[in-house]
Amino acid sequence: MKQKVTLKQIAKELDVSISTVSKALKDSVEISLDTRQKVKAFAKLYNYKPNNIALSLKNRKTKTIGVIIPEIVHHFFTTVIGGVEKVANEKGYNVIICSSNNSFDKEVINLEMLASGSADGFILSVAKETQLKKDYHHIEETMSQGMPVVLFDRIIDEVVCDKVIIDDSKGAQTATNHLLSIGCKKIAILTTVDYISVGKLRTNGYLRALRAYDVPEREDLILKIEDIDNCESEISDFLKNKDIDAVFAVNELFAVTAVKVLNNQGKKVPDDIAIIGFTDGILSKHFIPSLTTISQHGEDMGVRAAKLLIDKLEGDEAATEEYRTVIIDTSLIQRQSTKKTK
Amino acid sequence: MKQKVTLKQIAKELDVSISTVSKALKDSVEISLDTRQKVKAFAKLYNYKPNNIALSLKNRKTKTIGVIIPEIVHHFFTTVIGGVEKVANEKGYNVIICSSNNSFDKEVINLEMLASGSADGFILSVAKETQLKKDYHHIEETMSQGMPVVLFDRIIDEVVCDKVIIDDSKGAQTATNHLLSIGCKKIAILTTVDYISVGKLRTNGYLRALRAYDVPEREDLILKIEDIDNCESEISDFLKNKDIDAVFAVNELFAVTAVKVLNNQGKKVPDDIAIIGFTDGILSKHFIPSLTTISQHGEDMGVRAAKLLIDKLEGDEAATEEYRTVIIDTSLIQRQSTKKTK
DNA sequence: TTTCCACACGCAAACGTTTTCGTAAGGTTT
DNA sequence: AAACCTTACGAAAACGTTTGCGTGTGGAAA
Repeated sequence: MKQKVTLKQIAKELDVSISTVSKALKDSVEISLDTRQKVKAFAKLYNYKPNNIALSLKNRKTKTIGVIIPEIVHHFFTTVIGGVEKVANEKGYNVIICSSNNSFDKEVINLEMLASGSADGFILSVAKETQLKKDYHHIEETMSQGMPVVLFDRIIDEVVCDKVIIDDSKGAQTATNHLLSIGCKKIAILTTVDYISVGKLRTNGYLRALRAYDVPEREDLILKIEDIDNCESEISDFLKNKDIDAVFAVNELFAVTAVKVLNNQGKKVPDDIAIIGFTDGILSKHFIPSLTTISQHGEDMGVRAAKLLIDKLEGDEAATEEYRTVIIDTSLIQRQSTKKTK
Repeated sequence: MKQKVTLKQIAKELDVSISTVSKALKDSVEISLDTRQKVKAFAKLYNYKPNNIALSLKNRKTKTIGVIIPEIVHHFFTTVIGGVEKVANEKGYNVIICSSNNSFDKEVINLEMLASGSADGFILSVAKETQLKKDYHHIEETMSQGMPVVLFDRIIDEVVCDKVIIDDSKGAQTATNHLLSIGCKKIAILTTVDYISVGKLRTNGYLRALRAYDVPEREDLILKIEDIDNCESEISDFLKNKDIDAVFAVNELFAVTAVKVLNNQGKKVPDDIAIIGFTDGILSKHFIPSLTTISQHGEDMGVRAAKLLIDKLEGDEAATEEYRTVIIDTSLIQRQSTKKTK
């Protein structure tokens, strides 16, 4: 089991100095053609690869982007990562992904760990717990040490940095408008508790749309779900015998669960009740009926976030000082769950 | 924007040597209590964190595990990662995730990049292209340089290393047996082309099960799909007017597509035709009807793979020499798509 | 023959740590 | 007063690179 070969070893074998080897491999004119070829042949033979760690230490940059997301088993976040990777690879950056598992502590640990040498900058969507706790010291500390941070999706208003978001409120409004436009009047919403920033924004969009259409908002048509994993019974109770003609669900899970529950209660989607979701994931696409939804364009978000970050990292001083917020357009994807039937 | 503080800076400020600072922070008895406290206070104040890069260089280990998977937007792989992270974090390892996007070249690049200093060992599931190309030099090279590799799920028989797999063939047999046991006789299979190792194994399991039940195998009931993204028309043509009472799909997508196609053709699942899938992902769980399937226990796979790798990394010489293959049990998850109706 | 200039290469510092070893100062023994 | 031992700290090497600068050798010009 041969070890990784270093410049020093090559130098010793060839009886030249380390610097000669280094320069030869870089085709420096300082070194004779003869030596250059000899060194390069030897390096190829032994499969020499410069040690990134040493390079990072020397250059004081890692050419690595750290991505921290709340959940790794989550379609939307992985699409964002896809976008980040695309841009990063183009620009010669590596991507490290860590999951906070929605835990504040793990978010802090991961960030500090990556910040202490492993990455040059960060793209991050904050954990649920962090949003609840409103403790952002780790993020601000990271930034104050000169490492740029780009927040996406679940962002924090109080932290001043680059951000990539969708207009959740507008997206929700679009969704609700769509329901209204096909003739629905009694629209229920399945949403999250308010401390989840995107949930709250989507609720607001729903309310705005209603107001714009002069539809009275009714508290009894709003369900704020805390325990996402056990939402079925909650949704079932909520929907039972309710006089409604449409449901807006702020995520895929709520949407498919609603369909399931309604089926069990003898209602047909979309004939009896229209359903619209949020996030264009696998479920929405393949479900029967396929679900009309609001696409967040996750990959685009990743692309934009990565670009913002790399701009900062390689930035001339001009770009370094200002912070930008990119708003990605959402779009309505019409599918079967909101067929116009009235 | 203050920069990251180093030992050298602390030393200068406090007018002591670098080694004194280092020792003081480690509570070495060599240093007077007085100095120790002074140094620690100062370090806390300036939020000193040792630079991981420097540590990695010095210790010649990174305490990082590299994970390379074919697709990041894929439920099964992300569950495996979940398992890896669990173990890794317990043992003080960081996890770096890279996606090969099923491209051989990107797999090579990622592996070489991580191998040149960023990770101590690897957990990897090979890209489709790699399986097709049968070029494993990058993996063997990595291992020959002393970095352990654990292969999982999409493994390579020819490469000698630790492996974590499920018994795909047995799982498929279980699935097929289940269909047979509820009275199905004419069972079609939707599978992949043979160069995908797991696809081939599952096809074999299906055939074995048929033979064990003395059911004649029929070529016209086997569909090997190459282009996964456009499988719907292919499946539709294949299933049209076919006299069958069950379908075994080797992945979730094929399974839900089959249900969809059958619905369109006026057949009901499970009443007219039973369907069983493979992989217990979001789709299977939430689909209507919910899909009976074979669970691969992805998280377990990740856990086992991580343990194998860490054993090798921290191993006494004994463990270092032998290679183990862990086979994770699959289990049948019965849901609505194979309700016993006959 | 002396002076000069390419040429081809080596030295050493630097990145931030840890750790082994050396050593000055001061106190305690004889 | 000489010898010795603690105590408390510093110097330096090492990990693997890159790079500016110094330098020895040889040949060409004067």
